[in-house]
This record gives sequence, structure tokens and C-alpha cells, in this order.
Amino acid sequence: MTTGLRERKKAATRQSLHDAAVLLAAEHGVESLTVEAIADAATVSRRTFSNYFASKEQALLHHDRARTIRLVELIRARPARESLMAAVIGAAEQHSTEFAADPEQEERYRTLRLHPALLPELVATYAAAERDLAVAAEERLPAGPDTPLRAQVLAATLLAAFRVVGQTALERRERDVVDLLRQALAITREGFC
Amino acid sequence: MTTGLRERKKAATRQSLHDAAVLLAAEHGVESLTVEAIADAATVSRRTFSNYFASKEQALLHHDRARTIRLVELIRARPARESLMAAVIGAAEQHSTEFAADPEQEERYRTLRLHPALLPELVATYAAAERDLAVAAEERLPAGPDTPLRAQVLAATLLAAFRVVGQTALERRERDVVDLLRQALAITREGFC
DNA sequence: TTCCCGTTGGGCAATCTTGCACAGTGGGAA
DNA sequence: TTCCCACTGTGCAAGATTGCCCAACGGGAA
Repeated sequence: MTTGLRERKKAATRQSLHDAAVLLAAEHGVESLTVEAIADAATVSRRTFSNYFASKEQALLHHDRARTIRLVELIRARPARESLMAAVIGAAEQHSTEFAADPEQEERYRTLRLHPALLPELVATYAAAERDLAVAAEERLPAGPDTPLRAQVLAATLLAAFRVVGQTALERRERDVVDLLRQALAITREGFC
Repeated sequence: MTTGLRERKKAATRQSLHDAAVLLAAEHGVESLTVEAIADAATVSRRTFSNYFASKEQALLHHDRARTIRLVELIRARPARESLMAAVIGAAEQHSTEFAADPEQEERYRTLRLHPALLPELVATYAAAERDLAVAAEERLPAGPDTPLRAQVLAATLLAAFRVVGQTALERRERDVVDLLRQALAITREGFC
């Protein structure tokens, strides 16, 4: 909120490129989408597009990447005394209040997210988040010889749960993600205990 | 129309600063207007404002300056065979089709334009246009010993007529400026012949 | 196959914007 | 009066955008 003008404008440009990409892809198909068209729609040069995203796939999936990065950020920022699960729940609560998006844009995004051409990028996004979350998780686990493994497994399973919750929420047009997440965590616990 | 992105964005920023200045001045008065407020409203830094305008007065009167500059430009661009008067009429015709503005903005501008604090700037604007027009007029007058004087007088009287026509059109919410201008020119002719 | 062309990613210089610093100004309170 | 403070204009460096460049890639026509 107290960020400078420069930072705010960068965020706005990135968002505007993402929005333009999603809109154009929904209108004319992911296949026929070009970087130039996205840049034009965002009133930005083709070169500037490259300064923000390495590919149109990244631009299209920026929403997912931003969300996951933010989630890990929020988990990290929870009080150190909280257990991993408590931190995750707490962060999810905060997380669900952010990212208020235009319903129509969300609708378009929903139909595009799982397009085959985007899956590699989507997988890479979650893989990166998984690595980051594993690091963060390690700090909230009791030290022990198998802590790294446990952190990785928990990061993977937590993100998997998150992925399903997010997908389900998207399909059900559900806003209250926290309840869904609690359910998912309970299910995981039951399944493994 | 075929201008580059950079140029278009500069024009947009200049226009946006002008619009913000007019809006804020109409809302809170010319006296309490600050450069910082204008820059903020245009989502631009205070330093950037200074890159476009030397003062808030210039920002407020940008519309007049742009219009007069454009008018002289159009007069210059008329075919060389046209007489001065024909060129002026032709240019005025083209001119009246440009500068389509938001009615509300025009309303605000109308109440501000003649504010005492802006008069020096307004006078300077017309003086500059007068010099430019005199140069342009000279090229359309038959050569003679008194051509420079005639060019200056005609430039001054033409712009005076224009000023009155513009003011009248603004007050009458009149779009068809050409007819008014023809009337004005006729009046001048009658008055001096 | 070979060639052509649209698309892409990125290097580079020119230009524009931002953020910061500093001096000058003018108005109002002490 | 003197001091204070908001506002302004401008120099400067860092960062961002643009425009132009070229090399690489892939799909389709000859």
C-alpha cells in the first residue's frame, strides 16, 4: 500500500499484460495468440512484453504463479511459533481475501488454465512453489534426520491439496476457500493415518 | 495516425495531465491547485509533470495552446496556391473536426480559461501563435515592401477573430465554427473597407 | 527437399520516468 | 521583523520502455 509509484506501475503493467493475454486467448483461441497482439492490447511494445514474461504461456498463467508465490510468502510470514499446519491454515485465510478478480475474467481464465499447451508452464509453476514451500516448511518442523524428506513430502501434499481446493473453488464459484482447505487437510489426515 | 507507440503515449500523458489539472481546478479552485495533486491524479511523478509543463498554468491552458498550434499547422499545410483567406477558411474547417472533447470537461474548461491567474499564460499563448501565423501568412501574400507589416497585421486580426469565434462557440455550445468564422471575417472586411 | 515468411527471444542504444536532493520563493505565525 | 513550512523548479543517477536489430525456429508452398 505504501509502495512507490514505480512499483505500482510495474505491477499494473504485468497485470494488464496478463489480462490482455487471457482475454485474447479466450476470444481467438490459445493457438492463434501472439506476443505482439498481447502487447498491443496492453498498449506496450513487444519488447516490453519480453521484459515481463519469457513467453505467452507465462503471461497466461501469471495468475497461478502470482497466487502460489503469494501463498508461500504468507506462510513464511506467519508467527514462528505456529506449527506448519496452523501457519498454512492462517495463510490460506489471508490469501482468500486477496486476489479479488473480475468474474468474467475469472470465467475466461477457468477455461484456459488447463489447456494442453499451458500444462508444462503450469507444472513448472507448481514445482517451483513446491521447492519454496519445502524450504519454508523445514523451519516449522522439529529438527531430525528425516526433516528434509518430511518437508518435501508435506510441501508436495499440501500444494496438491491446495491445487484441488483451488480448482474445486474455481468450478463451484466458491469464495470461502478456507473451509474447503480444512476439509482437504482432514481428508489427507484420515487417508494417511 | 501512423505514429509510434512512444509518441502516442507522450501525447496521452500530456492530455491526461491537462485533464487532471482542469478537473482539480474546477473542483477545488485554481488557487489551491498544486503540481503534486495534478501529477498524482494523472498517475505520474511530480518530476514528470515538469518534463511536460513548466507550470500549472501551462498545464491548465494546454488545450488553447494545442489548438492554436494545430491551427497554424493546418494553415501551413494548405496548398500553396490558396490565398491566405482561403487557407484560413480551409484550415478552420479541418480544425473544427478535431479536438472532440468530453462535454463536461469542456464545461469545466470554459469556467477556468479566463481566470485572472491564467491570463498571462493565455496571452503568451496567443502571442506565440501570432508570431508563427505571421511567418506563415507572409508566404501567402504577394511580395512587396510592406508584406511583413501586412502579414503581422493580418495574423493579429485573424487570430483576434478566431479568439472571438472560439469564445462565442464555447459559450453557445456551437459546433459549426466555420460559419461563425465566415461571419467574423465578413464583419472584419466590412468594418475596414 | 528447399525456400520463404511469420513469430519469437534477446542485445543494444536512445529516450522517458522516477526518486531524490537542493535551492529559491512566498505566505503566515510567533 | 524573523522563522517556518509548503510549494516549486531543476540537476542527476537509476530504472523502465521503446525501437531497431539479428539469429533461430517451424510450418507451409514451390
